[in-house]
Amino acid sequence: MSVPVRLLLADDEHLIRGALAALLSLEDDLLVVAEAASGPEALAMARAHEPDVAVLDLQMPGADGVRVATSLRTELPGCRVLIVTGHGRPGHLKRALAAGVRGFVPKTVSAQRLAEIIRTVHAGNRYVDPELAADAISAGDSPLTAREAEVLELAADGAPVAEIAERAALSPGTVRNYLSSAVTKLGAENRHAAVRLARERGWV
Amino acid sequence: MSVPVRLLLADDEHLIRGALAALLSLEDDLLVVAEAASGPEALAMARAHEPDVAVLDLQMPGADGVRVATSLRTELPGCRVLIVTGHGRPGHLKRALAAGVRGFVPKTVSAQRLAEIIRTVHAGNRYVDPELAADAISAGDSPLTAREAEVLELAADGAPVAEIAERAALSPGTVRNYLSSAVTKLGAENRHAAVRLARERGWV
DNA sequence: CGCTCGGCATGACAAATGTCAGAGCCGGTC
DNA sequence: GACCGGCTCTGACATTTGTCATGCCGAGCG
Repeated sequence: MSVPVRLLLADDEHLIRGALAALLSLEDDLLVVAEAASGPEALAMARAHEPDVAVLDLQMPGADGVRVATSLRTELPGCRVLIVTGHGRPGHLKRALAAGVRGFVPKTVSAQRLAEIIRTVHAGNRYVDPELAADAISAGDSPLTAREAEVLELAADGAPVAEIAERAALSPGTVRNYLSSAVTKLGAENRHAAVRLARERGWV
Repeated sequence: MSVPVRLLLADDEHLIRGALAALLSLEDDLLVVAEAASGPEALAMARAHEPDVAVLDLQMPGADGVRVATSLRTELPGCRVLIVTGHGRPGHLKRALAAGVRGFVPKTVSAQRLAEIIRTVHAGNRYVDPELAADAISAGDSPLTAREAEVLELAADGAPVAEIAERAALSPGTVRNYLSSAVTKLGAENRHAAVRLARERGWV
């Protein structure tokens, strides 16, 4: 291990990021070369420092971890991405994997464990937290079509049908049909419960 | 500073808790004597170790930081409580202060800053993050009556009126009246938007 | 004591929503 | 070419909501 693994850390919580940087620096084969507090900043830092592994929080202002990962995939193909998250929803894991992310772990792991996982990812292997993987498998795929998901998302903040229709450039009747079918597919009581369910499963 | 400040750290995210413990231990006047990953565990640890300052995450399984603080207030009056939170809602701050919490800070502060704040709190002073305080003041008090808030809370998961009525032991008509008045008071489009608003302001 | 306010309820009406049947268009697949 | 599934729309209907007027009761207050 003569050449250390160069890391980018991105998390909007300064406390966590700083603490993490300090802990990971204790490992002598790991080197934190850049830190960022938002999605765009993470991208800029990655371009500037070209790290070996990017450790990204899933929830960040600007652009979430998965979006950053997508951009990195094309801009810096050599940079492996590891996503760290507080509350992992099954759908997020799926989206992350589709975006070429190499690792996905909850924040409940210890720093020691995280260091090992970073090495695993750097070596070209993948690592997914077993519990999250189990959740993702049991939750299965989203039964929603693209439009249904889109409309459901627009319905998320409690907007009336008319507003959703306008924002989606659809007729109100169509919106109601999509919502109805989404609600049926999810087995929910009404659209709002459906939104909640889809959220929980990471389908929106 | 011959006698160090004895700390209890409680956060369900092992990564953060461990990292924090490591960083705070670097300060030679601070000593982490206990750690916990949940509300009940935090209480048990506090009883066992009687720390000078308890640093609690707001969101924890079992019982949130404010509830733990309430219990500590009576059981260990000498133990100061400092709440740390990811996304601080105005209402939470108010509830926390009412529970006798001495400090309230977002996770965006640096560890250095946190250490200073721990000393401030230990010295018997209070510390509230200026930005959160400003939010709380501008958000003001909840205009909702106890019943309105209760009904709104039951409406949170998208349940129909009939179910809310049953769970609150009220007539459906009354429930609709309360919801209606809550929606009006909050200036929302409908009950679901009202729930969202009330959530954002920490009024539920 | 009378007033006001909050809690609780009913009934009635208008508006929004959920549900269903049908129908045309497109891009795949067998 | 026939068939299927997803996307889009319309129209009609039942149900659920939001809103309002109105009433009763009890607690607190001037």
